Amino acid sequence: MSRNEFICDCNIIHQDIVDDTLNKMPQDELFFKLAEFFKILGDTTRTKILYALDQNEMCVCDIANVLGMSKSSISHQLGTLRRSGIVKCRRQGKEVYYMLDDDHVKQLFEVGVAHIEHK
Amino acid sequence: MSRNEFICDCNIIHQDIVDDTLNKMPQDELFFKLAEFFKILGDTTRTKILYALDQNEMCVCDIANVLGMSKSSISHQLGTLRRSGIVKCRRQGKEVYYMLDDDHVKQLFEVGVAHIEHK
DNA sequence: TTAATAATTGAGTAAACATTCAATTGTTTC
DNA sequence: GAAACAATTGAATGTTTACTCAATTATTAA
Repeated sequence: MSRNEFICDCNIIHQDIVDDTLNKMPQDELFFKLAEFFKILGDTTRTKILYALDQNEMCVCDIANVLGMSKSSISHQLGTLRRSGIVKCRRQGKEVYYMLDDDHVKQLFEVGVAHIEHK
Repeated sequence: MSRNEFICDCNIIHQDIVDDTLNKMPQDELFFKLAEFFKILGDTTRTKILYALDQNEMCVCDIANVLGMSKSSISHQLGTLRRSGIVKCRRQGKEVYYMLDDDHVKQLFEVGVAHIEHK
């Protein structure tokens, strides 16, 4: 009994296409990482933070004021962005300054905007 | 009393930077749409579906077999992808064939993979 | 070393969402 | 028209997650 009969409540309709596609699929791990990366960009607050940091390096308080949100929620989000290697920071006295740490974010934004505008 | 005092539990540290950044920020709607688009890509099942459809146009059952998932969950996800204009479909007899409907997805995947590999 | 302030962190809460299950729709063929 | 089958849909469920609030850490200055 093939794997497919367990999974799908129908006969395979195009075994050749299914096999060909399966052969071309990368490992699960790649999809997992890819989705995780896009998930990070898939939040309004984080897109705003990233866009803002693309304009100016800023401390947490500055960012909170730009977005009109609490310092705490911004800090939580910056932690998420830092952990995924999209922003980095440096401490200077009492303040911590954040900046982009990923060349790809700008490109992704541009393609994303192109998608939005061409629909 | 300025807007900022309501929002942030600290004095603004760099009013000039905050103002400059605020001037450069696009409207909220853009960030909302951008985040919504990335959110669609931010799910392992959907990234797999999109990658698979980039290899071959397929019916729901084929996709379910490629991913090893139920027809129902795939159909739900295809609905999501269709509603956001990323895939389109055509019915042929009892089957419905899905295909990509967005030139940008491929580009985004490439940039995303580049991000993953260069970290 | 104490007060002040920027930032982080953890727990709690409400909202969003992916999948399952069951029922229904749409199409073909007998 | 009835049976068979691909696909869709809606409700229910469990998980994820963004933000709030309160407490804590880190740094500076008095």
